[in-house]
Amino acid sequence: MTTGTSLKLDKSSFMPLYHQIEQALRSQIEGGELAPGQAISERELSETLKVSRMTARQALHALRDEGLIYTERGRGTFVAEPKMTVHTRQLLGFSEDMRRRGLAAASKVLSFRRFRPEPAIAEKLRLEEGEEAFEIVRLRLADRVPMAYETCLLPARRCPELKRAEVERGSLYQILEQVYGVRLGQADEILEAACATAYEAQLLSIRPRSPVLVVTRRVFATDDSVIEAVRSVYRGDRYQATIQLKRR
Amino acid sequence: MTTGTSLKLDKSSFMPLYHQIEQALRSQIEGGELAPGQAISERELSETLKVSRMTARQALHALRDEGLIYTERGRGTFVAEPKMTVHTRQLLGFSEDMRRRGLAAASKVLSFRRFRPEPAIAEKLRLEEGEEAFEIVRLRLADRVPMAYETCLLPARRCPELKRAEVERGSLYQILEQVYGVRLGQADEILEAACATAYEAQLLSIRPRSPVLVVTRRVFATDDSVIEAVRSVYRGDRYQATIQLKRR
DNA sequence: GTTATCTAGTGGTCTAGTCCACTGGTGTGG
DNA sequence: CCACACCAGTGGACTAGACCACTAGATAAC
Repeated sequence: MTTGTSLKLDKSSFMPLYHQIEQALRSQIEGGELAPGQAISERELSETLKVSRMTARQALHALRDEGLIYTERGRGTFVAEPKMTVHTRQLLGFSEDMRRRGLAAASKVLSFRRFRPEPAIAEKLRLEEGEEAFEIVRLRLADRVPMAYETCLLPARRCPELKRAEVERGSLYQILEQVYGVRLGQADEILEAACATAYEAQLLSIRPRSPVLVVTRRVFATDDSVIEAVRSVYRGDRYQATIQLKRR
Repeated sequence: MTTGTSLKLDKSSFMPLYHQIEQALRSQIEGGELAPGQAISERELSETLKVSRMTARQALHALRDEGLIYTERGRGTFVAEPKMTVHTRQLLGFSEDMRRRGLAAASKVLSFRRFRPEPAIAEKLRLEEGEEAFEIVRLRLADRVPMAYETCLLPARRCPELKRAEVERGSLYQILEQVYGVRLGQADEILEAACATAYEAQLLSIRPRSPVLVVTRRVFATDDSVIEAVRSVYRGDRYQATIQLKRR
């Protein structure tokens, strides 16, 4: 194993060591410098890089969780055969999702409003009595072709000054993070198959009753507060969701 | 925080300490003894249970990865509000998936054969020249109603004596694990929306061209070998997939 | 030639810390 | 009253091991 010899760590960097190792190994694997089946020993990595074994291990476990490597007790750690991990579903905005698929993303804001929501929505967003929310309806395009129709709800308290122009200009998640200091944590999604309504079909340029993948998502901040509830209707002929399953 | 006081560890058990802690905390959270917002400090857990902080931490991180708790640097670790984690997609057989949804699973084997597959399938299963595979076609029922139509392919080398009667009697994953010593590792899935063909619709007791959720899965062992490739067609009106997204 | 035993190397689990960045509450000074 | 400094407590990152279970290859015995 010659991994460590071409791997440089910057111990003064703000980026944690395990993260640097993880990123470097990921690059080597994706760039083909580390081939499937090749061994990456915790102990050797630790010795070569002059880090503790636990630090090396933390990096390797992150890669294992992505499916890039696999570990076998008593045998070692090895680079896995390529899989569909590049598209594995993550908490990404639409633009980034498309970028990873090699598609050019664009969006059209169909409507934007701030309003006092009905109880069901208020509960979904965990709003207090009298709190307001934003509703943003968008048509999502990829390579200039409609891809999804999306209705997004946000608690107004988390982004009180949100403007339609901002949303039209850039990624909502970036605005939340960079302008409003929101820390995105995780999200839950439900995926189901349905038939496009006439309205959805028209927007998506598909025939009425075409199959669509309906994705209902709720996004949480690192403090467990609800940041967003969104319903996306993706064209069945253009969109697939890829996920990775663990055994437990 | 009174978590540790009602939590017993068996240090002579074969089950690792961190796993025992994880399980006990999960029970307490799911049983309501630990309420949303309640704090669970690494240091206090470590002191109370007389384990190292890293051990306590490992348990807490597992729960965090499931979304049961959330951690905030400088503030602490807290029980999260309930989410849809109970149904979060995992590498489970059909029976277990249905059990978790509170449904009674059953299956009908429609066909069972051992055969020499064409190149595309051989490649998908990573078969050597001349190797054989099993093909199992099943109708999956939940509470006696059709739920999914499934075509499963397996490398014969991993379960050479597999019999139709075995598959009819029990879970394939259990057979692989308990009879053939296979260690299931992880799986990749693609989920997409489609319209049921006439044949599928008939089997599933739905109208032709009804929406179906098509799930294409490839299962890997812990040594990264392909164990199974399976295509499942789920009724769109009865089946949803729930997943959890991480930020990265 | 086959089987059993030994050994070196592996990952898994765990200990016992240390130091750093962050948070929120409290106290002090303007 | 407000702003700033301090402090105690938090999780995050990291060190430097130790011991255990498992694997595969080499060696010895039959």
